[in-house]
Amino acid sequence: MPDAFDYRPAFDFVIEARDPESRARTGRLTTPHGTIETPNFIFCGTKASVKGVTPAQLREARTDIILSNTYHLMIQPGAEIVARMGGLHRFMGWDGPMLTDSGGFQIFSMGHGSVADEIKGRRNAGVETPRPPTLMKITEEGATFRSYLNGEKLFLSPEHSIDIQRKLGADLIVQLDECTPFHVDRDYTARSMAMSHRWGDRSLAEFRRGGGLSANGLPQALYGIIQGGIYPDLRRESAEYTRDRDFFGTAVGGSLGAHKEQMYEVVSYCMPHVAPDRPVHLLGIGGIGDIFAGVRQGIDTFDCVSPTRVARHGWALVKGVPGERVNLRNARFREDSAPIDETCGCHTCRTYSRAYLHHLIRAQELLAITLVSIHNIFTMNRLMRDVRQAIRTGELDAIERAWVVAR
RNA sequence: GGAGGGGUGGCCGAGUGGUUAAAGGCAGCAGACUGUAAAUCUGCCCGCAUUGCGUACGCUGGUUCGAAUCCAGCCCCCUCCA
Repeated sequence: MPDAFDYRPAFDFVIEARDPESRARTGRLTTPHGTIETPNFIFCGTKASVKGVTPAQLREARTDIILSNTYHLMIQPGAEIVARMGGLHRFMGWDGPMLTDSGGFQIFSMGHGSVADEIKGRRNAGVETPRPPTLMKITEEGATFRSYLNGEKLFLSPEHSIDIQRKLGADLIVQLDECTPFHVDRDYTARSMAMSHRWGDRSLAEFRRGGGLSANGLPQALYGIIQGGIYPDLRRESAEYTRDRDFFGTAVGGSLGAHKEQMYEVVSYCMPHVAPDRPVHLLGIGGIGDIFAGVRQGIDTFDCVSPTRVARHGWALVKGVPGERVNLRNARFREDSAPIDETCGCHTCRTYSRAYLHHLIRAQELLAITLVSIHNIFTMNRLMRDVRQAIRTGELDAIERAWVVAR
């Protein structure tokens, strides 16, 4: 065992308040590009862009931190180009904290179909956009797959993922893992988890080899990932694995189960065993109700494509509404002069009516995507502020009731 | 006035004797989406009702076991020539 890696002073995580009723906590996560308060939400800018909105609009919507993706950027435009253009922050014009995902999820989604299929237990429900799997094989060494862009054969190993993430230069980076679907058997899940752990060790070794620095010399911090499927003992073993290594943070990964209740359970298998003083990220989860459930379990950061994706599909996140959101495409908004949410305060709600947004969506105007995305982003950020405040004042229950109502 | 082409479900548009309540697209009505191969995808879309029934391919008749499809007359529309 090498000496413990010291992420400070560039990185730090300080817990500030705890909810006496749950594992919920507030904290401050410091990176070279700024400090964010936690719990917080990380918006997905997969291909170096949060679809439809500029960094200035992100900031105006009170965004603290965003994420980009190793897999997509290695294919286009390529990590070397991003590095030569000064790293992701400069390249895309975002100067705040940033995370890159490792590409592990894509290994999974390319091999097994969409996450939606997984979460809903649909597996190969033929009707669902049947895409030929582009994952060719997973070995101890890494994953071989075909580029979604031009079909060329590509290879991603833990070392390669770290190397790419050093070139991209995000503050927070993530080890490569294999994200196992929930329906595979226990034996496969256990062997996969063990391999992900070895991949974690290799990621750490590669990270250390690079001195914990990005290609342009800024410190980075590495997250390990908890796998183990739906099995309590495996989740515990995996959580303890991450706890016992020099990761800066812990990410809860994997396909988290067949339904929300199972997802919450799976998270609960992990949380008692994670390093208690490190930030914990829940990968890919971001429903409003899910945020409350996760926070109560001790999750510090979340990321999810949902707020921006559903915005592009015409849905606005709304506080205290059944189902958490409304479909602005619905005919009932045709002549509705009210804003999406009178209590919101975002640029979209201060300026535009539901009727106008409804029209933009129907007319397929690009502005619809931008304006609804701005609203959903602002709403998530507002939610996270409310959650942090509620933890500090012990009012999590009341705040949850204000945000989440029965369908 | 002459020659030719055409009238199909809200719109566009396939279909030229039965498997056609009638392809497909658009519009419309809803839904799904959770480490983004997603400005994507799915369902419904004549009426009524539990397999079903009733109406329906310009109109009116006719041929046929059976017609959106064949025949006759009529009414519209388009193109070209006068």
